[in-house]
Amino acid sequence: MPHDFAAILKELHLKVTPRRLATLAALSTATTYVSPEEVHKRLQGEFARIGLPTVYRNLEELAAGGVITKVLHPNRQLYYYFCPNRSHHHHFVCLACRTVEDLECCGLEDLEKQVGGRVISHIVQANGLCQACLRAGREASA
Amino acid sequence: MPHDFAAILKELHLKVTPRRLATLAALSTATTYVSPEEVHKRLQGEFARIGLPTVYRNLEELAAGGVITKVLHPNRQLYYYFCPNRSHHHHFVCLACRTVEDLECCGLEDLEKQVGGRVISHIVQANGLCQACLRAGREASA
DNA sequence: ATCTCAATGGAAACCATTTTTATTTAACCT
DNA sequence: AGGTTAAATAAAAATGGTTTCCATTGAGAT
Repeated sequence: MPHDFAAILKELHLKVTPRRLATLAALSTATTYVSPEEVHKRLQGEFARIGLPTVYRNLEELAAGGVITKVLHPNRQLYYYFCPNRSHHHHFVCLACRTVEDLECCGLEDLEKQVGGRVISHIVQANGLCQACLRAGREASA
Repeated sequence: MPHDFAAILKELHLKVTPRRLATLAALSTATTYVSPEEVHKRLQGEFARIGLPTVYRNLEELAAGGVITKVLHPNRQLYYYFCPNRSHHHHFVCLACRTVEDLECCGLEDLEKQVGGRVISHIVQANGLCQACLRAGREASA
């Protein structure tokens, strides 16, 4: 079934704009995690005018709403990934081909009980080379 | 027992320089995670000339060697922390007072077996407010 | 003491990301 | 449909943490 992006946006109390719909469409059809710059490039094929700050803002809002996931790359750039898996889990990301594999939720939630205070956010991510890239001898790239 | 910083540096095949020793001393006496900028400021009290790139380089090398830990702040800046706990574990960091609590190792290592490829690195970190800051009503700060 | 390569300072570059401000547009209410 | 309002956007510029470059200095081995 296709995703109802308009409904998703409404649920987040975000206005349903063509740019946001196109952003979601671009993310959801990508097979890898993508950079804001790349999203911007792709949207330039659809809109005569599309500003980079808009892309950054929308990606950030969508990530804050939990619709898309941030990928923290070792190169310190931020990437985004639309993960159809709606249950709580984390990711293994390939540093060569940028594909993403789901990792079933680890015990961090239990660990949070160790914490005396309040956990606001947590990051769990594994980086490496997927099997295909490993076999092909590809290298991690920036 | 005091840390033998010179020995640590030698083990990493890094030259034992006054700046590196002072960097380690600064990190190890800090009670919180600190920014490169802050390390630089502190070293300026010890050295007439100390360049910011040197601080960045040394912190990066020490982190690569596993002597200090990177803290990935939600504000996207990088901080460093000298953790005396030498066993594998992760951290809960307070976004208000910058203190760090150890989290006993979660199951990510097991999860890595799910991965078909090779895991090069992983991040596990919880962010929030420690109990003291929670009680004091302090807020997460940039 | 000398030699060699790593370490360093300073200035400049880099560049992803954010801010600013004026303009446009979606949403909501008649 | 038309009017209203606050959100969304574009464009340009600024921001600022981080890195690069290169000449100089210094640590460690012989």
